[in-house]
Amino acid sequence: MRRVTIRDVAAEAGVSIGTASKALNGQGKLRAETRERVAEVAERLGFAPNTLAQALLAGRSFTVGLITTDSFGRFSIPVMLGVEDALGTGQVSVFMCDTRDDPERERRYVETLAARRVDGLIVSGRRIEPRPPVVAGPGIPVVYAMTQPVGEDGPAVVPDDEGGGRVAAEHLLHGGRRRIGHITGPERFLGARMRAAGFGATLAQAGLRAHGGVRFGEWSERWGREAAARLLAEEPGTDAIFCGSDQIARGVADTLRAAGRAIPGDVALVGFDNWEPMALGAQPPLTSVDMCLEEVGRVAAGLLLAAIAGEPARGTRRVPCRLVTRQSSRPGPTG
Amino acid sequence: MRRVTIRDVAAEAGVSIGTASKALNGQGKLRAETRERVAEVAERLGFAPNTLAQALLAGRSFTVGLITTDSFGRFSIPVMLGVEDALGTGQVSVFMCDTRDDPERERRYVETLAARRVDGLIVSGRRIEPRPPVVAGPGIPVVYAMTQPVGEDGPAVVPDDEGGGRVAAEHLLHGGRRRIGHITGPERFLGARMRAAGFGATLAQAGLRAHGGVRFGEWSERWGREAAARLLAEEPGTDAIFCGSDQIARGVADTLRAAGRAIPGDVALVGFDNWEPMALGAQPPLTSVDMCLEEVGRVAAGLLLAAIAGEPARGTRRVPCRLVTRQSSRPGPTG
DNA sequence: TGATCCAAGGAATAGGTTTTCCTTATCCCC
DNA sequence: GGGGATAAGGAAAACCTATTCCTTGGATCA
Repeated sequence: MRRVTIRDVAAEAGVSIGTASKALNGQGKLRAETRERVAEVAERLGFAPNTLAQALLAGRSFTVGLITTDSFGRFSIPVMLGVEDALGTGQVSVFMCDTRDDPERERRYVETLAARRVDGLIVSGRRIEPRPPVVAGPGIPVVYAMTQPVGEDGPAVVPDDEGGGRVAAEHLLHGGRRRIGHITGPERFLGARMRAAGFGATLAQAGLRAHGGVRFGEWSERWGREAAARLLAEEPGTDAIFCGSDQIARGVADTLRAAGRAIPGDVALVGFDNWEPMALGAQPPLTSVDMCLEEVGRVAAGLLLAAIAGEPARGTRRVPCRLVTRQSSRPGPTG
Repeated sequence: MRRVTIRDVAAEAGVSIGTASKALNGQGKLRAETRERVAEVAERLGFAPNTLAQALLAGRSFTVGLITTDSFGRFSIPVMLGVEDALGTGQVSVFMCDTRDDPERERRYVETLAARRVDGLIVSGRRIEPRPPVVAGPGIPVVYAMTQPVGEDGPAVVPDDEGGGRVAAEHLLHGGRRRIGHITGPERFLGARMRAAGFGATLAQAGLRAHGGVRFGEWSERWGREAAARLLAEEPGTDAIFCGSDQIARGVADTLRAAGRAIPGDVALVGFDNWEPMALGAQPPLTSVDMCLEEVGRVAAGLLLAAIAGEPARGTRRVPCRLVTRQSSRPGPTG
């Protein structure tokens, strides 16, 4: 019933506790024969060192806390996987904490984590908007992923929304489109503004601008349907639409189909998020900008490990977006 | 820089370490004045007891491991939230472990968790199919959520798929539908079979059977579109379709609309999963069966806590499904 | 006045591991 | 043969807290 300790191993092997420890960790001066005997006994007894005791002694726990505000939603999950991926192999375990956007819950979590002597903290969010910084106490580094601290200079890792807007625009221009609209989420979202900015900048280089102007609204399919209907009415010549999310793109696609416009024949479509169930289920499957959120998580975890090792970082890093091409944007009318 | 320990508090308050501990924990015999003084010093110094040391002493760590095989996908996330919800308030922290369906990774995680002296383990999955049991070592209880151990009698918590099929059927019958089809995922999925069974049993009680037979296929929108087309061709009189997932239901809806059938006027639609982005984005929004996965997680966490407290459970518990009514199934032709 | 009792708080132990320092024995060389 | 170097391994401290047992001093009582 009781877990076997190094004391049991030592007794069974006929050595002292310290010697057993050295044998198992390759330290000190021991006869090869002794090392082997101890190792064999440990193996046979199924000994595994108590991490708690090690942590207490070493002054670090080889754990980190992962705090998310959005109930591990669609955006924080991939980030989390990236974090876990990057840390898991290094034998660092991750405490998950969902604050449900409640500052009080967050405070309690941070306290608990500090009491557990986590080596560091990753704070993740659903939006890249700056948020109040987390203070975990002296010596506990914090890295932000998919969000940024307000009033501090990082360290943070976010997707490059502006770049995402650029690649979408480049792709559509390259496909021969010239009258490209943009339907996206609420203007108060920093991400939406940055995507629109990157998109607009690239069009400007080609001497163009968003066809029909940038249309901010909601992140829903309904908004996609509605906005597309208006855009078609006002700018019937539109030959491509860059959408701020795959959900919006689906709504847009529905309206286009209902209006008898072929995708991509008449109008090419590019979404954002590359949310597979949405993008693949659409008719036709959606070209979409992937924010590489797992990579965001991995980079954040890397920064945290560096900080724990004594090399803290500052500033905000932007992870490039990747365009995933599918049928909704195959070369168009002139191509 | 160094975290303040109880030794610092004791010194500052002019008492011994033991006394400080008693003062802070309400133990032993101390003057009220002493307790207050210690408390005040602890507060001032920002003292929080080192959980690692407490755990080492108490023989339990107040942590549990949460193992998932499906990269925290759409099904394990809500389960996870429920678990975290039920445990978080009890000051139990959760280690997250994503095995990515790799038995070797899983083995390593279980070892690591055992070395960290977790008090228990929750194993979650993406399907309710039985899976090889996890052996965490002596004295570490395991509870399965959204999956079951093969060859052992739980303890496991899964959604009541059969009941889900029943409520869907009852709802449609109650709405006056009589020719109700069923389009669902692959037959090899236990969940799909159970939903179909519950659905069929309820229809049988009304002297009916699945209109056009149960159609197993895939979990995709494409399959929904394809199967609906065939069903309409073979059984034009179909007045309702129960779908094995919301994705399938969306595909079905697309085909129905393209065929000029009104939803719910001509054909009522019920989905499964109540996956909001899918269900709400559909035209019209989908009535859907919600598996209450958060509740599954909460129940599993409860069982684990009980097991840790010395009251192990056995068997498989089924958490009832809940029907969420939306426009796709408003009372139909005869109603 | 001496024996009891109680209040208040100190000392020590336990928990499991790692590391530093120390001891013992053997060997080599002068 | 004695001194020093070296090999091999033991003893003990350290990490931090909670608890058990013990001590001290004062008050009470006969």
